[in-house]
Order: sequence, then C-alpha cells, then structure tokens
Amino acid sequence: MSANSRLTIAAHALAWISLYQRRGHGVATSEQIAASANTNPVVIRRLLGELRRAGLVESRRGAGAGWSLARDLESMTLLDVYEAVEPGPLFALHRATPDQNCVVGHGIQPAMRTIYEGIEETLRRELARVTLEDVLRDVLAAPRQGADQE
Amino acid sequence: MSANSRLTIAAHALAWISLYQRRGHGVATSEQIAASANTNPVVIRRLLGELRRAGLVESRRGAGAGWSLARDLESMTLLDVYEAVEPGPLFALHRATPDQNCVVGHGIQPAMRTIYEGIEETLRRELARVTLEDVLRDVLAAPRQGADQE
DNA sequence: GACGTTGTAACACTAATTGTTACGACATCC
DNA sequence: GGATGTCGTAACAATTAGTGTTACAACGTC
Repeated sequence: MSANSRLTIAAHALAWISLYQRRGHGVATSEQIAASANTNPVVIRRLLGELRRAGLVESRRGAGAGWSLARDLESMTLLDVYEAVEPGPLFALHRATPDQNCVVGHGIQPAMRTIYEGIEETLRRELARVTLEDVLRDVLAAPRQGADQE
Repeated sequence: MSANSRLTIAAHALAWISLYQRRGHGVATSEQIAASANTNPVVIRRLLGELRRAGLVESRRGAGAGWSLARDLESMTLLDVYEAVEPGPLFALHRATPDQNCVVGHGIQPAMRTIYEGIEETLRRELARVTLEDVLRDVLAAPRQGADQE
C-alpha cells in the first residue's frame, strides 16, 4: 500500500494557517506553510486548492494575498480533509475482470465490494470523530524543547 | 491513494483453493488460480508465498504439486491476510521532517502518529471481524446466471 | 505601473504494483 | 534414474501515483 502523506500535509497546513491567524497575523502564504512542512510551495498550493474546492479554505490573489480558513477548525473533521484530498477507494478489486465462468471468479467481486464498503464506512466514521481543532490541540500539546517560533 | 488489489487477489486465491478441495480435488496449482483471477501465475505464486510465510497455506513441489490450505477458512480473518500481504501503514507522515523550530512543524508528527495509530487499530478490528469462510459464503451467495464450473 | 502571490501547466524523479519471461530446484511417476 | 510438471525466484518492462521543481500567466494591492 503505497501510503501517501497528503492527509498529513493538509492537516499541517490547516493547523498552521489557524495558529498564524490566532496570533494576529493576516493571511498565510504557501511559501510560509511550505517552509514549516519542509516541502515545495507548489505542493501546498495544489493541496490547498483541493481544500478550497471542498470549502475548507479561501485564497486571495494579488499583492499581500494568501490563504485563510473558510470555517472554524472545530467544524472541520479529518473526514472532510480526507474526502477533499484522497479520491480513490482503500482497496482495489481485480484489475482485469476475473473468469465469470468460475464460481469464485463470478462471486468474488460483489462479495469483496460489499466487505470493502463496510470497512470504508467504518474508516470514515473514525475520521469524522477527529476535528482539526483536536489536531491543533494535540500539536500544541507536544513537549517542546527550546525554540518556539512559527 | 494508489489502492492495490493484493488483498482481493489473496482472498480470491484462498476461496478458490478451499472450494477446489471441498469438491474433492487435490492441491491447486498457481496456473488454475491465475486463470480464475485473470492474472499471471507468477503473481499468484508471489502472493501465496507471502501467505505461506504467514502460515495460511502450504505448498508442495514436484510433479502433481500445488497449494493447499494450512488452516481452516473459519480460522482465517481478513486481518491475517492483510498483515501477510500489506506491509506499510495506511497514512504516511511527511517525507522530509518538518521544521522543528516551528510549533506546528514540531508537534504535528507525534499528533498525527497517535491519530493514525488509533484509526489503523479500528481498521484491524474491522478486518478481524471477517473470516475467509464469510468471504467464501458471500462468494457462493452471488446470483449465478448459467455457467457453473470451477 | 510595479510588485507579490496564486493558479496551473509541464516535466523529472522515485517508488510500488502488476505482468512477463526465464530458469533452477525439487518431487513424483514411469 | 530420467522425464515431467510445478514451485521459487530473479530480472526486467510497463503503468501509475506521488512528489518536487521550474516557469509563467492571472490577478489584486499599493
């Protein structure tokens, strides 16, 4: 399972924007967020673009532009972010359709599809239980040693 | 999330071997299973090799050789298969470590790690609730139209 | 009009999955 | 004891997704 870091980076960006705003600054730029996440600004812009399409953030262009939250962190769950950022299903069926003249080949896909749907529903419920406010709280609860900037 | 079909194909192979044995045949060959799953025998041998390492199936070499179940389908769960076949975690953290001088960059990884561990634990519990016997029952319950061979 | 930022295209690099060929290892059967 | 059939595994190609990077047009503020 080639796990990706999209959900992690998206949560990082949202937490960063929120904390930046709470500290009285204006909008956040992709360059600032990228510096914190140690990646490229374009990666951040791409991800935040998907979050914008999902209604989680807003962007302004022009000089002094950047990103801001469209809703309160309390009202966003990891499921919202997950759905905005992870398109496909968790498990795939066969790439080539199995032999329909075989009992197993014929029945395996509906069987697995039903099972996978149940599992993904459970995953969604679990993701929906965690708000981004929870994430930010956990982030701030990490034991800090020394430096403390944004 | 580049979902793969490893869990699906492994379940397919186990169901096929079991049904083949229940119908009074001997061991199953990778070629037969591959024909049912519409893939290449080497793909099946690779996957079944991982299931053998996990103690789910046995293989015999030589003429008239092939694969058989090492345990009852009732005693195997999708979690057993998943752990045998899917190495990595569901979600990845950052590829490059985030800026440790930033509050968010410093706290995000432990926060997400804890959250992800809880979610994966839920996923495991869900996978453990489904036995391969359940899968085979669902497979056989699929509405059949016409042909009925193995 | 200058400037700074988003939005997005284009491309390279890496890694994982899948499919394929090839062939040695091994056990059974004649 | 040799022929045969299957596993075990290496090697490689093709495909795909994720990630990083450069480049530049679009846009809004000053």
